[in-house]
Amino acid sequence: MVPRTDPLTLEVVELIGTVVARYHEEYEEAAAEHSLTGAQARVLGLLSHEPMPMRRIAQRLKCEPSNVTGIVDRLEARGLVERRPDPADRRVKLAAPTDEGRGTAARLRDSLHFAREPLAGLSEAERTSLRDLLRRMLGTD
Amino acid sequence: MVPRTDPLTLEVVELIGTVVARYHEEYEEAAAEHSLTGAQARVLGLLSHEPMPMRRIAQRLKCEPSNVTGIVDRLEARGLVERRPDPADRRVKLAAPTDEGRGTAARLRDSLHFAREPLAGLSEAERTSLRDLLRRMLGTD
DNA sequence: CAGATGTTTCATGTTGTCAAGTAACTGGGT
DNA sequence: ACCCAGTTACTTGACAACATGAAACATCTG
Repeated sequence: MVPRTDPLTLEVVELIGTVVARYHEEYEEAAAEHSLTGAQARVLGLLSHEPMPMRRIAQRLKCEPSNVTGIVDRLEARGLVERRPDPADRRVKLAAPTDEGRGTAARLRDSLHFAREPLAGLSEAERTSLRDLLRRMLGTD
Repeated sequence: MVPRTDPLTLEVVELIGTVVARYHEEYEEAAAEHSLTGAQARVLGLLSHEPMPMRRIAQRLKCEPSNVTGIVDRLEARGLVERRPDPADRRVKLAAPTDEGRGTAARLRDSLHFAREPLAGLSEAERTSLRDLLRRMLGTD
C-alpha cells in the first residue's frame, strides 16, 4: 500500500519542502518589516491587484469568511484598506486598498526577494526549463 | 530602485508561489486527517526522526520556546509524545514520540502525497533536471 | 557566587473554526 | 405585480490553537 518512491523523487520532494520553508520564512519576514502579519500581507497583496468582495478573499485564502472580517478589520483600522459598497449588490462589501495600502503593497512586493535573487544564478534556458517543469508538475500545461 | 524582473523570472516566482500554496494545503489536510494541526504534525514529524530538547524544536520551527511548550503539551495530552529528562543536563526536557506517536508520524508521512503524484508525470530525466535546478536555486550545490 | 541557559507560566494579540443572526437577493406560485 | 421561502453575503460571539514577550524558576558554567 505504501507508494514506492524512488530516491530521486524523494530528493525532489525534500528540495521542494526546503523551497517552501524558505519561501515562508522570507514572506513572513518581509511582512514583519512593514508591521504586517503574513495573513494581512497576503490579503493586501490580493487586493492590490483588484478590489474584491470579502467572500472572494475567503475563497482565495481557503478560510471561512468570518475570519476575513477580522483581518480586513485590522487592515482597515490601519488605513491600508477600506470597505466600499458594491453598487450591484447591497449585501456585498468590496475591500479595496487605500493609496497608502497600495504603496505598502508595492514596497512589500519589492522586498520579496525570494527566488528572484536565486534565480538570477540560472541562465535563461535553465529558467525556461524550470518554468516548464513546474508547470507540468502543477498540471498548468 | 525597483529590481528589474523579466517576465520569465516573474512567472517562475509565481509558479513557486503556487507550489508553496498547494504544498501547504495538502500538508494541513493530511494533518487534519489525523486530527492534528499543522504545527503539531510538524513537531511530531521532527521528533520521529530523533527526540530533541524543546529549545531545538523552537529553533527548527523558528519560533519562541514558550510556544513549543504548548504544542508539546497538546501532543503529550494525546499520548503521542512524552517528555523525558536529559541525563546530561537536568534543565533540559527531551521530547520523544511514544510508540503511538511514531505510528501516527509514519501514517502521516505516507498520506503526504504532494509532489509524489505530480512528479510521476515527469520522466526520470526531467526529475533529474528539476532536482538539479532546485539544488542550484537553493545554493545546495 | 554571578551570569547564562532551558523550560514554564502569564498576559496579550492574531488566526482559524463553527453557529447564529441580520440584511439583501432570487425564483417560484398565485 | 406581489409575497414568501430559500439562498447568499457579511458580521458577531464563543472558543481553540498559535505566536510573542516578560517574568519566574531551576540548573549549568566559569
